[in-house]
Amino acid sequence: MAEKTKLWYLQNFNMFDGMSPKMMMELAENTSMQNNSKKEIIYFPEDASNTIYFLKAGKIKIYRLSEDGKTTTLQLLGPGEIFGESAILGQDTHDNIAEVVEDAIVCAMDKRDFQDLMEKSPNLTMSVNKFIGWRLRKIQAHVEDLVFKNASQRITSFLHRYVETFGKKMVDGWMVRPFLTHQEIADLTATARQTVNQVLNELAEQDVIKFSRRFLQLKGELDQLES
Amino acid sequence: MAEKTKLWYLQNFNMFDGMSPKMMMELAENTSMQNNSKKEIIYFPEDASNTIYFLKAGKIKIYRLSEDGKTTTLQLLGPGEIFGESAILGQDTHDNIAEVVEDAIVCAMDKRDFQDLMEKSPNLTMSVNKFIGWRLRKIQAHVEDLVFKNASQRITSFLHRYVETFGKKMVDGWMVRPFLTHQEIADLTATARQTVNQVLNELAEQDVIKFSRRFLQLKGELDQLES
DNA sequence: GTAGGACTGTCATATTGCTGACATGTTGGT
DNA sequence: ACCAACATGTCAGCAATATGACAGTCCTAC
Repeated sequence: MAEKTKLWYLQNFNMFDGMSPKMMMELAENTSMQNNSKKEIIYFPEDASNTIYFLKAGKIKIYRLSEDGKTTTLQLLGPGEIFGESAILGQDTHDNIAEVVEDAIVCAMDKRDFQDLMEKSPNLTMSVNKFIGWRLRKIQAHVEDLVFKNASQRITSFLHRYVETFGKKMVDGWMVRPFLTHQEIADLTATARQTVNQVLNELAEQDVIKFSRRFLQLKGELDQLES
Repeated sequence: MAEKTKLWYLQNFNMFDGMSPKMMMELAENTSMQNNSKKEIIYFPEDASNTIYFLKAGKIKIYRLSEDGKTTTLQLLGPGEIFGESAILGQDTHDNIAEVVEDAIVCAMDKRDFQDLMEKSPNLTMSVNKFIGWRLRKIQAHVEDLVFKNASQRITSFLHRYVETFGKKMVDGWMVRPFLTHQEIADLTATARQTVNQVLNELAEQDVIKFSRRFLQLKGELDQLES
């Protein structure tokens, strides 16, 4: 792929705000681009973490399996997000599974190259710190939700975040497409598939949302999904 | 306090391994030392996070309160741990409460000073990254526990970690002192006080542990507390 | 050394939400 | 256009664990 195109892609990442054009070129040179389609696994636990990934398009989920086959999804990532960060946090293997949820374009970079870049640019280092801080905050909030909220509150507040992150504002509410399967939502909220189904249908009955496999529509303001 | 003494204290932190003596002196100069006794609060949510803390002695818990007065403890920290790290992760307020569990000696450092130091020492920056990565891993494991394990497994595996972190190996097992209250364990494991009581007594009946308010004794190997 | 507060022990009861089972609906590949 | 695989909808029953109540015990600050 032409360096110019890569450059253009990379400019979508906040993390690289304020970096010199020269640095950006260097970044682009060291980046390889890949397309991954739905259900592809990008890494497994125990895989060597030599690479850091930038998600340009699509959605990726970061999740774990229990010994008896249950699943819990730690994060659902969209365009502009970074993953595989354990590579630059001093771990040599991954702990989680990274799987493509919606066909994705991913930029991959060797961790050494990225670390070299960080040494040259304190700016970048600070951005990385901020990014990690933000991750840490998000996962702490996740813990808080798990402990303090009940199943339907967790589902509702997940929908809130989902719409906020991935939705488009319309004249009379919000629209997200495509939607997720009930099982995917269950894995994200530590609930059972059947519970998700029930809560979703209740919300539809109360005329707060409308949904199908293809879309989720929120009628009115985001704070209707407050819990 | 004499700079020498501070220096000596600071050398207990892994994070500063490999730093030049000159750098260490600079670190010591910018650090202030404080004693905090049980139940003192070091910071609240919304407090400005201008300071990063190094825990030299004692125990600190990092926790959150829900609106209806429930508590969940995110971390229990002992000597050698860092807290208030949101200061250097680009946040200007804290999200959690930091409270002294056992009388503590804390080194405090202005975040600017620490950031200056980081800019001068790529070594330190890497250590910080590692430390944050480790935090991230610990909290992900916490989420996994919450989702996959039941109450008594969570309590048992907490005891495992507690003994491992804070205990002393004896001829025929492990000893930790002092112990925690049942409520504190409940807050750490997202369970009810009564459940902790029950599990603890069951383990004592099975002769795996022995405990009182003053100590926890594990009879035999750590993996007896596997779940 | 005592009183008040904090912590522990034990029970009975309530409830949330998971499990399994099964029918119905939807989709995409050949 | 069909069929297999996947996803949704619904329900009854059950298990885990929280809650509330209260008695007994220990601790510590006067």
